[in-house]
Amino acid sequence: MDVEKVGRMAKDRKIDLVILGLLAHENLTGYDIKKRIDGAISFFWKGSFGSIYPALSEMEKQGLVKRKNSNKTGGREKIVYQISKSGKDALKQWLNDEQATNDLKYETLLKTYFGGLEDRSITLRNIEVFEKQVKGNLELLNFYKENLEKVLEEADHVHYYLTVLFGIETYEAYLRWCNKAKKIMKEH
Amino acid sequence: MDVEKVGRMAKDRKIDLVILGLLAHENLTGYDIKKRIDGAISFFWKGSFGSIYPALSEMEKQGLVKRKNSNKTGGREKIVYQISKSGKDALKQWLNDEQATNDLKYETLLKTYFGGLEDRSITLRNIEVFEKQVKGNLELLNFYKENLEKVLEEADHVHYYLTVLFGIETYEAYLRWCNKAKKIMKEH
DNA sequence: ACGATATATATCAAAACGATATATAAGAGC
DNA sequence: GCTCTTATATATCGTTTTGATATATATCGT
Repeated sequence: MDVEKVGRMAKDRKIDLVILGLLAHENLTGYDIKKRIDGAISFFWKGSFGSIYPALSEMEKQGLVKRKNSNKTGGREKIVYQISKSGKDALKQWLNDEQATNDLKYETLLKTYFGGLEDRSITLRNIEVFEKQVKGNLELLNFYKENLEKVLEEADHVHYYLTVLFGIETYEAYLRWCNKAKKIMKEH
Repeated sequence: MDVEKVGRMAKDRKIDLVILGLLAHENLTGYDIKKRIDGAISFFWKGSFGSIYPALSEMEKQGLVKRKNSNKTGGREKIVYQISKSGKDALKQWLNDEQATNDLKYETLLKTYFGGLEDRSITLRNIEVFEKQVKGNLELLNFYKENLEKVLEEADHVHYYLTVLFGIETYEAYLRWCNKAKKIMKEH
């Protein structure tokens, strides 16, 4: 007999969490959301109109957000969105989920940014999970580094070596941040 | 009169450069390419089969790569690709182009990785361009940081503060790398 | 001989990117 | 007052990428 096929879940849209996180603090238009993302968040997350507006209208259908007001009379229309109860629930569920894609887009950072919605222990735990991942990657990079140092004289290898150094330098910075962040979270 | 509309260039596929860069060193199958990307490159670049195979067949049409051999008799077919003269030219042109998208995917790192094809001065210059970008971002982040320190007691602001600290920590690491990399490139 | 894993190509829906179109409001400069 | 530029704001479109799955063969351990 076959294993039950689940297919793809309808929650692969990462932009949803960004939008919900921002709306959890204040009511915003799609344009506002874009501005917020282009601000402090842009160092670890991106988002374009082409993903924001479709996400908003679909989340509206799903009941995760609702229109606060739609000023259509006089002047350019302006749709202000507000997060709903179920939207806040979805956001909290994501925050509490230990899994995070820390490949290039740092989901942990996003969770930290929106961490104010949950207990500090949640942010703390998310940082610790991230820290473990980073330590694993750092080990691997150091292994690469040692191997490359043996053949550094050969053509091209200096270039590979430099990129590995980049990885080590940044992952070490991540670990330093983990320590700082944990300390700040504990002290407050 | 209107400014001439150019439309979108047919070279938005970043994966092409990754593939060409890898093929510049050795002939590879699509599967091999995926393995290479998942290796040392994965710390700053990603790629999936869904982008690699279509890119390969389109680049073949464009004459940037060609089939070395296509073993179809006996066993699973295996298509080994080889870079062409025009493919190498395209790669070199990209390496020499100062512009680089260093948002989340680090094009400068990719250029450093494949830098062996051109003079060391090219890699050096690309690093310097990157360094300038990083310095600009770091300034901005420090501005954010100072502003946040004034309101750190308010709700949520510790969480925003932590993400800014992350940015600063990593960008400082990038600058450290720039110095190391420049030194290594100059010394050799 | 069997089962698991590695090799290898290919495709698909969903998501994201990046650019452009459209429209209004606000200011700046003349 | 008029025009030009910039900021606000929504929306869409083609292209690219992701992530998952389908398919098939080879290899290796037990």
